[in-house]
Amino acid sequence: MSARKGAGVLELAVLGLLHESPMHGYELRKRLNTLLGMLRTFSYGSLYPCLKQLLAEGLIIEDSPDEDVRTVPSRRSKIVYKLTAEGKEHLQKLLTEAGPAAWEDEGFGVHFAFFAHTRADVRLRILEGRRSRLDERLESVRAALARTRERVDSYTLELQNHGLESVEREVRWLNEIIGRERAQAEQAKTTDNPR
Amino acid sequence: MSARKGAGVLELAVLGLLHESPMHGYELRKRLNTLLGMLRTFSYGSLYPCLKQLLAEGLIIEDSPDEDVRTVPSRRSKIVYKLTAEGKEHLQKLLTEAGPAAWEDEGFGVHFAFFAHTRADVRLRILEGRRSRLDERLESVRAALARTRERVDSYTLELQNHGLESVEREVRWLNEIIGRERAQAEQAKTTDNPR
DNA sequence: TTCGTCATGTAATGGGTTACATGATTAC
DNA sequence: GTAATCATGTAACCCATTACATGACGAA
Repeated sequence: MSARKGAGVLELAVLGLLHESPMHGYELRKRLNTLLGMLRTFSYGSLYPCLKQLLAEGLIIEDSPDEDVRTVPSRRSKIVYKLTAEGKEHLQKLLTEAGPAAWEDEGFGVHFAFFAHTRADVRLRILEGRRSRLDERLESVRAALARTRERVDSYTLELQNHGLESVEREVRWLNEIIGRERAQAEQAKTTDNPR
Repeated sequence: MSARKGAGVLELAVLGLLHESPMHGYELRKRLNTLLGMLRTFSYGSLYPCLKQLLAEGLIIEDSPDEDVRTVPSRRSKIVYKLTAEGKEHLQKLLTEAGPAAWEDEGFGVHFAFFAHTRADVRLRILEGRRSRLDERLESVRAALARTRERVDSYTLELQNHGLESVEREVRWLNEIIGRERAQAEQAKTTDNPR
């Protein structure tokens, strides 16, 4: 029933970037790593096999690299990829799924990075999913911390606190964004239907 | 030449926890996951094989689980592990290595968690190693950001900024700790050699 | 007696990195 | 002409997760 298992994150990132503009692997990797900034990096060892697979699935194709008039013809070292129609469709489908894959640690960053191409309601559900995921974690860690209180040395405590504060900070960040999204949705509604 | 490749992080964490007190696997996993708080979790599927390996290497042994006087003898379902002499020695060695393994993303948290058992000079070198690692990353991401400026949509920008700020925050945290460590070292020196 | 949780383990799988191999293009 | 970097790819390995299988023990 379910389509494929494939390399979730990387797949989405590649399709998303190729949607913005066709590119070859080497360039793709750089854009990938700056796009995700501090979140993740990918090596060629995972990128090229992924491209190969997407190609085999017909989601991308080689785009003849723009054979400039005065360059020697039939030279080919760069392989520029672009999305096929099915690729675009598949990307849209991925960007519409607002499930755990979109808000768990591995996937959230990439999904967020392509929010500009994501429907407003889906954005909101992903943001809320992420927030409640983090809330859960905070609660369980706080509970564990309360049980262990005073039985850990100061370094361990410091580490746990720092971790806690990092997550709290992400939750505040999410709250800000969620607020903005809602305001925007509200405004869109009244614009659609004035008075 | 080199000893083993083994599961760096998990190995250190297990040895460290068992050093504090003997435990069985199930309990170990819970302690592990609260110790590392928001950093990481481990599943049984990695813990038990790790214990098996440490056992085979003679770094830990089964500790007869405290055969209480009035409990039925020769019952055994829990397997309590404790460090051997070689285990303690190996742990000390791990806690003295102030290399990349100690300050890269994967290892830093665990090393920090056991700082109470780490020599002051090693602590300082790890903290500084981590800090310069993060500085490098900040610089390269900022450079990439400057090159791409204005060519990314607001969501991507927001994500990159959040990531940047997270790392900057960790650097400030490190600076605080490094400051305290240095002050402490200074004080220890003057206490050793007053006037 | 049955249900939840404690407790131990393994096999299949997964997603990724490292190290390597290779060659084209550019700048000096 | 040679070094750096651009560019593509593969094979071996690594570390961990998932799903599963098993069973003891306490409480309802």
